[in-house]
Amino acid sequence: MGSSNLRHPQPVNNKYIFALVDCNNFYVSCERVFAPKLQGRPVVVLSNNDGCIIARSNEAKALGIAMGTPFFKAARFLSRHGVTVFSSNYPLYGDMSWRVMTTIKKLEPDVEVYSIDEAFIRLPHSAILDLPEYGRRIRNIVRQHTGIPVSIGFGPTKTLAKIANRFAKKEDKYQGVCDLSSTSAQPFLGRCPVGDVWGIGRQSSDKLQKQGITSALDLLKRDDGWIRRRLTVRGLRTVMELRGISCIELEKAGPSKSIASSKSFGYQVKSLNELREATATYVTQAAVKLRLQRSLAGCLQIYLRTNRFSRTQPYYAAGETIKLPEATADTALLIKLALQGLEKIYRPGLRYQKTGVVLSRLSPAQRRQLSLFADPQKNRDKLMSALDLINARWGRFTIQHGVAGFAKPWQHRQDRKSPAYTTQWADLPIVRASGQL
DNA sequence: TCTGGGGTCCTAGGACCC
DNA sequence: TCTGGGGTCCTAGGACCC
Repeated sequence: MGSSNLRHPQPVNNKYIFALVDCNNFYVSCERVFAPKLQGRPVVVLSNNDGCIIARSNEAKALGIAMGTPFFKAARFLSRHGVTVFSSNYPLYGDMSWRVMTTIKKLEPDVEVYSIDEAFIRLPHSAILDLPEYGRRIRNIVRQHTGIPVSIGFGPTKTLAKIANRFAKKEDKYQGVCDLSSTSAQPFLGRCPVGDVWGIGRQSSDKLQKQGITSALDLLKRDDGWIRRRLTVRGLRTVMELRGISCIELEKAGPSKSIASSKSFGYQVKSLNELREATATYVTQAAVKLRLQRSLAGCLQIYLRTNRFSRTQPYYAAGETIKLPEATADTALLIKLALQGLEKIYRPGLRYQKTGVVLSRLSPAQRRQLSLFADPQKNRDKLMSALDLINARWGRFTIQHGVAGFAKPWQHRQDRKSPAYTTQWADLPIVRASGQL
């Protein structure tokens, strides 16, 4: 009884208004900053291995191109309609994101960077008289400083700010800013499909549709017990938020709780040796991130899978979880354990599509728990620092463990990648004066 | 031929203990 | 022949997010 009460969502407070700042078609917008002639033209950006379409300009959306469409299925359609296609360029998007977030943080103190292209802002209630005007101001400043267009939604809760943002983006009359904090949100919720609500995904949406719940407004009207039973506490939290009761606080970023690294191969890999190279490569990448956030890993998972869409061979997926005797950030040690795990789950004769590693049970590096018989770690720490320094300066595989391979033929190529305009000197864009100025 | 990658949180159920 | 019940901890898997 007591504990179930504790798990009931608790309203945080209603002293604040939340704003959600969301970059429009973010990856496409990043590409357009450096290719202005693509303004007003259809553009898409592909996922990591040129696999799926993960970002679309408005013009591409208007052509009916769906999010997540496999590229190979859409390639002909895209070229027929003159759609410009980019491989994803994460150094560029990461840097542009940093610029947008820095600009927002200069304007407001309470900012949560929620994802690469979204930030929540928390504003004291009634601190600002004209929210839409304030939203337009933020919009103009971000645009001017970074070249990225954003939309802004205001609401008394994060969930309502999300919905406000959805309208700001979808309906031209709002011109990128929509405020649900001072008016009744109900008419908007009636026009918002339940599956578009933040926290209601595919599964829940299907379940709710079958119960006749199609809009956010329908959901809001159901009683707490009914929702709790079907959607768990998280669903109930969402519904409270729709009702204007804030249950999800602003969160300042801390170190992450797990770090993953994985990628699909460029071709179907059969040999254990290539899998070992890939595994060692991904462990190396994860360990760099681990040290960057000054954490140690207490647990390592390695997994392996064949192509789940294959019609010629059965699907095989397996993983191995390894608890480390003592938390570590030592690449060599992590590689050694990962390769032991890999050999356990490797089955000869199969063609593999993907492998990956996850580091978890992370703890701060300053509070290292030494085991009684451990060797002194100091030299290993220094070695890792030197490694990171060299690779940061000269490129991420300048020095690496031999087992990670050198040619890495199994890696996927990305054929349509734009230059790293803002993070590599060699890729810096060149501007020429035209004389007509 | 070709279908992404990196995260978080919650729950059910098993293991274990008394 | 009889074979409890309740609490806690941990983990795998599911659902969701971008």
